[in-house]
Amino acid sequence: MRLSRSFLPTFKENPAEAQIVSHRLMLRSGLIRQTASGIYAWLPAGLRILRNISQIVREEQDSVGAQEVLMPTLQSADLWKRSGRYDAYGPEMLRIQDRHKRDLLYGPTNEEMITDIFGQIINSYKELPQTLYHIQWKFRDEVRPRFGVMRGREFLMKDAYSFDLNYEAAVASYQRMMLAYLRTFQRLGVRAVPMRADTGPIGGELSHEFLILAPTGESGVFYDAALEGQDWLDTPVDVTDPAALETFYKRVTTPYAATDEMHDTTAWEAVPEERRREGRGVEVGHIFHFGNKYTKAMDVSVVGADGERLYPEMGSYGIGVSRLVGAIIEASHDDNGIIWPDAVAPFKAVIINLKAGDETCDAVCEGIYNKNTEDFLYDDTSDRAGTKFANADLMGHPWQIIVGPRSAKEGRVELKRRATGERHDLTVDEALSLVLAGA
RNA sequence: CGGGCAGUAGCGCAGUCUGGUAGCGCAUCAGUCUGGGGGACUGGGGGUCGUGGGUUCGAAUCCCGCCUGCCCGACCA
Repeated sequence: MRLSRSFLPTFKENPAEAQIVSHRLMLRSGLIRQTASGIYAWLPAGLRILRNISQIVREEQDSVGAQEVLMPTLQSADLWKRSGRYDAYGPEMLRIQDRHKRDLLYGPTNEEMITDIFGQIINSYKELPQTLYHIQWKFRDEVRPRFGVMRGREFLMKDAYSFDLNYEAAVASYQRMMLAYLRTFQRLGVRAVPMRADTGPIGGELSHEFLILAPTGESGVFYDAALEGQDWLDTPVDVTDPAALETFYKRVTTPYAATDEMHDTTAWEAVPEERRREGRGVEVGHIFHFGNKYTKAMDVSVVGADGERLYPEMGSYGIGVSRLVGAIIEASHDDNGIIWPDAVAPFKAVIINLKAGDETCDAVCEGIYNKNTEDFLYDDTSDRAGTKFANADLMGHPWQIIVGPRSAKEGRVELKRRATGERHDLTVDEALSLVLAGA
């Protein structure tokens, strides 16, 4: 993308409406525009980030056997009356009527709908297990939206739903999803720690929240440093083998980790002092086993081996995709702007032409740009160097390929890594191979 | 939903108390000089002052209603 032709409005000053750093940076770097309280339009660069995150989420869901569907945003109230949640949900649910005065709602979640669809299609125990997911916009009419996309009313979420024949199989589904989540967050370039969460009225132990560590997080977190630095992408787990899953699960859940809500002082003090980590975190994922609550309420069953009716055991698994954009920024920025992890950055690199109009600079820049017009942002504007640097830092591109008139004559460029500030004087080819290699 | 604050140019703000031709900085447009960390100078364009009503010779300014947004709290992925 050529910056001179882009729809990428950046600002030097902070909009007054934004208080927290991620909200400010998202507005200033031209990712979003607010259109109503808690509702945002995503501009081109913001949309790229959303897509990058979605794609990683998708790949990791697929890799543990979940299948993608796409359910609608609008749902019939009848569905929710069947589960009893239409009355129970309260004013956070946005209720709508169509022209025939039929009650509809903008979905805040999809347990009812997926259970209904599942029930229409699956009849036999032989067809289990099934895990389905979709990435779709949701709406919760929060009393007080704030913090930009971190606490919006409309938000993009991945939600998955597992259906199993019995509790043991449901546990395996839950554990598979935990692995997928650890891999997803690792690929996104952030540390998200799973923490035991409150299971509410259903009880049981199978509920975990995933929190990204960031000083501005809404929850206090306590965890054992043993959870740091584990490479889940490099940890092979046979997701079809319950024993292997159980071993993996023990490894993740044995070290202490809890939010302030679930904090257990006694257990905490059993953690060796040098391994105790305290901080704040933003919840970006939640996995939950809830048994046959919905299959029973909605009378969705399958036929078992002996011809009896069985109510499948369900779990649901959410990742706040749009919230992650804000959360990643909270965890990864400095005074100059955003520092995008490579995997989510809207552009792999920005090419900074320090003297647009200079024959050599233009030629070198064009040469680089043409190698990858899709993933490079080319700053071909006639702004001054300082403006371009400030803008590049603000937008947080992982790499800056700086092309100045002196070095361009020798076919050399300067390559700056946003995260570290390191700069290297390299040939065009050397710079390109570093940038295109990824990190 | 309780408490507080604010709507004036794309963004940040002054002007409102004490009514009298709507301003500043950034951005933008034209030009000159500049040219490696948001540069300088000259000239220009851009505003139903959130909205409806009222008071007044005259309202951004005073009065009343409404809408929208922000902050703190309770709530929440």
